[in-house]
Amino acid sequence: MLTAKEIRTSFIDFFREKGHDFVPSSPIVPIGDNTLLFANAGMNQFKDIFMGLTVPKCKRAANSQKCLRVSGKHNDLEEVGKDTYHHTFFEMLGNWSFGDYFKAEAIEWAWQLLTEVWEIDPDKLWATVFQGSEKDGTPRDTEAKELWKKATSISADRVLACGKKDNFWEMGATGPCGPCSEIHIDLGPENCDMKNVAGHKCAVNCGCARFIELWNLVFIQFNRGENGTLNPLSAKHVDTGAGLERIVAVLQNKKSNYDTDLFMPVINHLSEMTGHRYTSTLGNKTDNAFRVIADHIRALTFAITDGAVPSNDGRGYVIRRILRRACRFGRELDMHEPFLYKVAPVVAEYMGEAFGEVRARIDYVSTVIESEEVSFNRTLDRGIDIFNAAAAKAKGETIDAEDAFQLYDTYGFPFDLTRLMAQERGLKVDSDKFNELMEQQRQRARAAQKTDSFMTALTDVELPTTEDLHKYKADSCESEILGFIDSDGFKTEGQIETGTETSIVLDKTCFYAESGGQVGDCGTIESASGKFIVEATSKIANCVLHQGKVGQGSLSVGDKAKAHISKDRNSIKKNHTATHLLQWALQQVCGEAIAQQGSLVSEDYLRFDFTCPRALTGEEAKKVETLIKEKIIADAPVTCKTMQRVDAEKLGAMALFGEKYGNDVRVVAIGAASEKGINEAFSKEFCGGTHVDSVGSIGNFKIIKEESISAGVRRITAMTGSGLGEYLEKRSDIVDELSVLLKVPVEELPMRVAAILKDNKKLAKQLKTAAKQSGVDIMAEARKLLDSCEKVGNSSVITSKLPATSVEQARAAIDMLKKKAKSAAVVFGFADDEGKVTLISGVTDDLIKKGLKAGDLIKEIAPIVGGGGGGRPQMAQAGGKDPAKIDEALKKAVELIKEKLAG
RNA sequence: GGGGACGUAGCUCAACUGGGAGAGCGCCGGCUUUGCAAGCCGGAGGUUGUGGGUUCGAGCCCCAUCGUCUCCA
Repeated sequence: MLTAKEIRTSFIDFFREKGHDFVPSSPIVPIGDNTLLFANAGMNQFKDIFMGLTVPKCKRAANSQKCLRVSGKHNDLEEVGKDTYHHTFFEMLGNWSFGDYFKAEAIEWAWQLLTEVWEIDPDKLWATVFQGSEKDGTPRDTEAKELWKKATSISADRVLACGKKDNFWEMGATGPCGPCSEIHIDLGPENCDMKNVAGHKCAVNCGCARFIELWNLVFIQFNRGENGTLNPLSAKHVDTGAGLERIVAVLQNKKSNYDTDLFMPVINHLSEMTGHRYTSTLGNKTDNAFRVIADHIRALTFAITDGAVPSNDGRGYVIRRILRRACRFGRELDMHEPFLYKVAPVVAEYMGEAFGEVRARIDYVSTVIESEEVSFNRTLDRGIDIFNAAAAKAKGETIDAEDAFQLYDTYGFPFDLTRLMAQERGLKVDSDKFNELMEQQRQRARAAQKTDSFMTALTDVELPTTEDLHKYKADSCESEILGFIDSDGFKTEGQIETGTETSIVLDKTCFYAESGGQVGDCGTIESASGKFIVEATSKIANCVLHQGKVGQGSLSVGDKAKAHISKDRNSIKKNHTATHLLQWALQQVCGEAIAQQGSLVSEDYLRFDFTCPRALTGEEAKKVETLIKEKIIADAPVTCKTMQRVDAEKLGAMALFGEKYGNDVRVVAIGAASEKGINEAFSKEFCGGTHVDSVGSIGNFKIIKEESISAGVRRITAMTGSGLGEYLEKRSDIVDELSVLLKVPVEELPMRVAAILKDNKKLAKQLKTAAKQSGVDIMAEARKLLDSCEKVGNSSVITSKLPATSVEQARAAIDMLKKKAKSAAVVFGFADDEGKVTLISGVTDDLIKKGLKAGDLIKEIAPIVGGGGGGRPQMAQAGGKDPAKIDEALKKAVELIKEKLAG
């Protein structure tokens, strides 16, 4: 029996023999493509080619692409576990032709591989071709139909014509598209899982498990325009995809993908860990949990390896959801403590041979998973508390949909858990209302979505390649304007006037387009007739876009122009080289395990994100700085060399995952005086950025900030050169200022400030106690008042204007009087030096019952002193501005009290 | 990108309609006990995330900002 590994290899080898280059799978996290959350098809990394934006480096390619289908059009998350074949993470085997071979070879080779190499019984296979659509004028694919008959041994009655849903592929509403031809396999009647469905008849695309799609061959031959018309593409392409998991299940003769060696190592490990057995049965709760966890842990291991991190939006949120779903199903296997992080290494072990990156980063991946598991357990605990409150409110009937929704929406408590827990208590949950609320939430989010038509306007437009090597050598260069790009697309003729915002395309440029963390350049493009201000520079395929607006005059296509960048390029160079030094130094201090997670290089500062389970200690940070400064003083030379990727890898040059690298890569080496000595360089990185010639010119280096940006990832912000000089100077000025203010030498500042803080605390305390002590007078005064006060029945009515005191003191006096008099109504008024009046009142509980409330009282009399107030029945206070009227207010208070007590 | 919630002592959280910053755990000291676990008494610990505003008065209301949690896309 072939192992999954052998099957993967035999696919790639087969197409290698047919003249294909093996192009390794692109990372599952597409960097630099915001239209796509995760790689979800083999063709993702070739999109620019199919859109005609770039010229391919090879004519034929093949690989096994890591894919994740968890969002957007292809969302299988909720399906996983219920059947034998839905997955979030899977591998897509594919072969591609870029304007080279077309339908004939694609069909012939697919058939050959399936029936001859993998020896699948041809009598089990079926093929489909596109039947055409009258509605939108798409022709039927007679060509493919004929080719099936001609190039393969398939019998004619097994070639079916199918509709648009299954057999026509489109990237979007507009853009490249074309008919597909699919190959399905009949696994035999015993595999039908819809026998109980009335009227079900097993057939291709019928939806039952007896017929499954093995391979989809897409023939990209049209471009759909804005008005829906189809135009033949100048270069036709082939894009095929075959799910590895299904192929393996078929070739290993398993009924379920989960029974293959792509999942069983994980399932066996889980079984050992939890003590539960996997019986490969559908509709079984325990088995379902096994499948969900086995699927999800593969997805998590690969996604996190490729740079995704659990978070609360975008990609990170998808990862979080997968992880939490796995945790949640872990509870079905009685796993209540974090456990997934222990399963990830199993995945890394058996998948590591084909995908070395998962093995290399597994420690980091485990750390990230564990901390997320811990935080989810916290979320669940909190959710259970809130659920209990909602359940109590339900009073034995139905839990409010609003409560259930809030539990889910705000506190992340899974709805199915709410339902389950409600059931256990004999409660119902209003699911319909819940779904309604959910839909409203979706609508809100969709309505807020913005569309970006920039890319669709460029479909099937071959943008020119900009020669941009000048960026490494010069600040300016002579060039020619080739065209402009705006929302209408690429224009190769015309003129732009003052104030127009657009992107200029030049034949050659010295501008650096944003890439590899380094910001794009700013500057000017000047022709004889006008001046264009470049505000940002980016790159699509190999074309550099100078974005900005016309500052004065006008510019025309064909004009000779001088491109000139603003002079802060030097600072960018220093910061970029320093970033490389930082990575090197971090590895010296913290070990090889630290890996780059992202970076930003601008003229003002540099930022470097890297994997590290804990914060750097002060000493480690100092050590890193020292190492870098030593290299700066030694003035190590920097050499950049373009070489074959394989050679660079042999050198041990570090590559940042997620960057697109072609066959030729540029290596930046620090510590090598010339290309010959590149081996001796202490830092070697794949990098297309701009760098200083020797590190001495960096001048100085300092870490400004060290922080955590997510679990297991730290961020260092640092400065160099003159920017750092200014930064330090500013700080130094502040220190000088403090020194003058506090009248101590700079060296003594920390001690002095510490002493002041200590003093301040002491004084605050003294003030408090002093107030208490001076308050003795107030207390004595109050006691005297008790003896001489008016009585209404057994109740004392005490009102008085007090000498200046604090609210706290007056309150203490009132408390004392209330206790002593047993039944009393007290109102005090006093003013401070600034003429601010305070009225404060207290009433004992027995009088409150009679309707006399301190709050009401104070509200009535506060306006007399020009203020307002209120409070509780027991105690209330008010402020005012007119000290002269305190007596009047108190007199009024007495009247009110008597009135109430009499009535 | 859009929505919801939260931010108070070292930790977990209270504080009603805007009116007295508190509890439990932990920490320190003392007592009790053969010892431990514990118990009793006392104590320290706060710029209520930050900055504005409204108000006589803001932990609470309003605005901004930072951070955390969470849902949707």
